[in-house]
Amino acid sequence: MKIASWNVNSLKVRLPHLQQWCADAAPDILALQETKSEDGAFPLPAIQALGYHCVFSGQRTYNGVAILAREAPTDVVTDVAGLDDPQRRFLAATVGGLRIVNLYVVNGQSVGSEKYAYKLRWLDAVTAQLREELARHPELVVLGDFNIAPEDRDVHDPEAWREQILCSTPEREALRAMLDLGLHDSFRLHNDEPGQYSWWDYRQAAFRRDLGLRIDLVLVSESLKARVADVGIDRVTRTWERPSDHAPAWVRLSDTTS
DNA sequence: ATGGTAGGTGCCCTA
Repeated sequence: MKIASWNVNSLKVRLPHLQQWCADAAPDILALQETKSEDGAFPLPAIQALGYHCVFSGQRTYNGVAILAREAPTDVVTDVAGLDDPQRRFLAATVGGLRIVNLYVVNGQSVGSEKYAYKLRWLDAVTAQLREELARHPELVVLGDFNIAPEDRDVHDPEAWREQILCSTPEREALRAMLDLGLHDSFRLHNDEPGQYSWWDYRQAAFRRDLGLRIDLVLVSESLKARVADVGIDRVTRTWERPSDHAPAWVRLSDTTS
């Protein structure tokens, strides 16, 4: 069971990349962020042609999330309780006994801005909702573009990024509060190395110089932790023509033995 | 050095 997250930065532009990566990597479940596609314009036939069921929650121009899965997703939730929020950043569904929550966390622009305050409010509300999800579904996967680098080893230049957006202490504490529900950053269960990035800015030739951050995460609940057999970030997609600025992050779960 | 590039939109906004 391979589960992946990828911020595609426009599904319309990145459809060929999605087709290629799905052929290469064969994920069973794939969470997409920044589809930038209204639901009425979602390219469902192209997704189905890849062999996936799909649920999605989108809007014009910004945001937008989707879950692709070999099995049909059920019990879909698109809204965060307690937030009257038109921004389409949250999508939960059950797939073959696993509860999947796809997050496109608010970027926050800069520390202290109004968007930053919204980011922290949004994370608070989502964490409260995840507490409920976890109570109902012990086998929980929370994945997506978190727009937070968990630790300094996830940042190419920690001093330059110190207390900057994506790295500030309040953001990291908000992520910690989410992990404290009983979730684990699956990548760090199998890889202790620094320099393992999932996002490189389009500007300043950041990818060529490997000026990246690891902000795309796959969190697994306690009851799934022992099944995490392998993890990875497929940075090769960032070398492709007209790439997303994010690479897919994935986890492979061993089969249940019952 | 407060830039740069990319996507979607429409004469800027967000990342």
